[in-house]
Amino acid sequence: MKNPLLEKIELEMAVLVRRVTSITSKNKIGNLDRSAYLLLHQLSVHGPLGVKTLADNLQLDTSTVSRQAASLEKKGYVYKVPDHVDRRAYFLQLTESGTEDFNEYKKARLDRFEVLTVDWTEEERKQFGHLLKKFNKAILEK
Amino acid sequence: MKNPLLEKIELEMAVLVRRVTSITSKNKIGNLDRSAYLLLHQLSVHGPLGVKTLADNLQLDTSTVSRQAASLEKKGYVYKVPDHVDRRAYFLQLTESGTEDFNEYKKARLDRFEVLTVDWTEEERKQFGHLLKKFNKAILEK
DNA sequence: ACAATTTATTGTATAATACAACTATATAAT
DNA sequence: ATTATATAGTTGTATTATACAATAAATTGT
Repeated sequence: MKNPLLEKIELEMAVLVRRVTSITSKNKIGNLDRSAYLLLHQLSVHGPLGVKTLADNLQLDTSTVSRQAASLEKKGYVYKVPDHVDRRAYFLQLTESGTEDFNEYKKARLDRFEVLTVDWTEEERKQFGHLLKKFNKAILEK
Repeated sequence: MKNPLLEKIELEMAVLVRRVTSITSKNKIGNLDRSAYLLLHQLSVHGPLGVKTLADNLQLDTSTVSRQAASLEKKGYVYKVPDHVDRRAYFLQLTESGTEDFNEYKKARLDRFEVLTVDWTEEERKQFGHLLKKFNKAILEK
């Protein structure tokens, strides 16, 4: 083992992704699945965005996001607002029911995280959030 | 925001899973994709295991693991060792070439993690590994 | 004005997954 | 001991998330 700290991160990351994927792919609260949730998350955090920007942020193909968006539109969770500056594009805007169901799903996730970290110190929670963010930033930049 | 620390973990976790999934689904080193890697990881860590145990550990359906195992067997990465105690079952044993390609893939992953955390302190790496492990344990138990 | 680029959609293919039905074996109950 | 129930693994079928390629419409650069 050349670098045990890295080995540990690598192993636990592999496990984490498997487990979290497994949880969230089963968890369909209301009409929302994980990928729909992530898309709505983006809109919720950044406000109305186009397919292209979403695809970049989520690191998905535009075609994938386009379909996800169509699906969410059909469910009445988002609607398209034309971009008057660029008439090819539009923005996806959360509807009220989209916001509602998104919040419900988010609440369920938060409750879950609450349970998972119930015996953690505040300092540990803080560190974990901090390091996750730092790691995510690194992935995007490097 | 009721608990900003939890909100942060929740958000960053969502982002993390999306990004890591995106990286690892593109990364096909040799003949290994992410799920095959995770299966071999199990064998590498715990030694020969049956389909059922693997499915439990990976939180997948046995049918899914059965197909993954068949695919790995076809590639010559694992072979089946009959379980003489329970004649329905067998163990999946890593072959030499399986071990080799697994190590190569792992090396590539480690290099990636190395780059991602190059500007981290050793203490941060240590904490990150520690907290990931703790979180994974919680998922399994709670 | 024309060529090159960009946003979004749609057609098509693939891969990972779950669920259900099945076979063969093992364990429990009577 | 016989019978019923449970378990390990496989295979058929369906779904879902995804990517890539081709296309239409609009924009930008020269």
